Amino acid sequence: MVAKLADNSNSQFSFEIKKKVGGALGRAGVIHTPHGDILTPAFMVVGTKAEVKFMTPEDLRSVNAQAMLSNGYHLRKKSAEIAEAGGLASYSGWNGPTLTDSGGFQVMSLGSGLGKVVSMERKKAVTNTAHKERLAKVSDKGVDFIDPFDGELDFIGPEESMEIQCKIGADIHMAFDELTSLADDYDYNVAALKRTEEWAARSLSSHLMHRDELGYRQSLYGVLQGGRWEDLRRSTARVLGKMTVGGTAFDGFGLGGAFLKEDLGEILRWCDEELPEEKPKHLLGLSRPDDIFVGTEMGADTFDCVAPTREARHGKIYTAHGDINLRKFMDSPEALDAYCDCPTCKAGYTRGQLRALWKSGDVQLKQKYYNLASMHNVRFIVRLTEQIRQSIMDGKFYQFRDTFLKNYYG
RNA sequence: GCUGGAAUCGUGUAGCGGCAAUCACAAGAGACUGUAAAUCUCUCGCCUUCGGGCUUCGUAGGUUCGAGUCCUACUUCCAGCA
Repeated sequence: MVAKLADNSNSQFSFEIKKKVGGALGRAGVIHTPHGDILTPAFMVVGTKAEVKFMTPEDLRSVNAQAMLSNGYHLRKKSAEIAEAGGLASYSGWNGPTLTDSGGFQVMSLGSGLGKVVSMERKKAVTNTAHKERLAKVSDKGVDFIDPFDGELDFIGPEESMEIQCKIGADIHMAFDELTSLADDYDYNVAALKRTEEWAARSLSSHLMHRDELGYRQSLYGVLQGGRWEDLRRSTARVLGKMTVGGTAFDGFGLGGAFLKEDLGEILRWCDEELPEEKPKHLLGLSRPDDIFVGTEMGADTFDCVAPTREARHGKIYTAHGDINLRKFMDSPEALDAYCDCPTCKAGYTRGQLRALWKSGDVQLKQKYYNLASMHNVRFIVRLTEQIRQSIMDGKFYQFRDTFLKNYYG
């Protein structure tokens, strides 16, 4: 049985715009959710399986994280258990605002397996693992998945995704979508987009049936795809922006896709010029500082990304003057980042000490490194969004952006 | 002193007649963006116009078309016996 919580009808989802960036689509605002407010722009940490790797809920609070994103596909087998615990916020111990992805990303990552963002200099697709066969196969009905860990077969369509997400019970859900890869051409994107729009309508109506099951109102974002083509991006923004089922529209929008880095700003502008201004928008899966600035300028309110934690585990440490690879700092007495206010830096860890922990053969020391490095990188990106918000409130977005990017990218 | 065994990239190793020579670690370079990712790719004797060239497996000889690989001597180390 699903545990029923007290009625929280007074803690509905809503979004307020507090201040706009002059001459652009960007804004600072507040998203109110049943589990708390999110001051935007905001970075949501990624805890795919209901926990951020090597960070406790206390760690998340200590770096001032505001929200956590988890994944419907990866949590699908635990959804009943999570519902039983009262939903993702209490199940995870985070007890704050949460968002779940639909599994749409896995249509690509387990399907074509190509990289998400590629720069002009490096158009070659990026894969980390050799893919011998596709683990996700798409049809108009939905997607057949082969679980990469246990090989089990699963079918997930929009209805299944909504049922799963509503059991998991995050504050915000994503409509089930198909993320195409950069290798897919225009014709394929036309077909995939038609499917994603049909899935959006099916998501919306299925969501209506389940969204109150845990005792608080769960929200749904429609997800925009359309690759790098202006006609597709603008038309899908108009379609999803106006889409209603039984008088209910999407509560916000997810901006999705795989991008050439150079095209990102323009694509987001096409989308945001067509979408209703008063709804919040989430830029899916990006968190490099330049991407956050572009996203904010073009109207994105929230972001999520695995990069801060994954790159931390891989030895990359973010600093105001660019990222460093810890490999190069054996015995270095330097601070990670001179003026950082994260728990790791405040505790006085040096680059050399962190490198030693990272390279240690002792599993516990290694895990200590993952924790310390993850906290640092997540704090770096969270702090960036806090500073961007402040700069918007102060009317100094562009000055702050230029100064930050000059320091960061040199 | 005698009897066995061993000497190969920074380290530990594979190799038992076709070898610039295995694997691991260390080291170096790169990647990572809604997490199949505490992961992946590349380099790792010297030189290179990236075709290749050169010198290598304790030392010195020898057998062989061809030798880390077989033989002889020497050197060093380890084990056992004295």
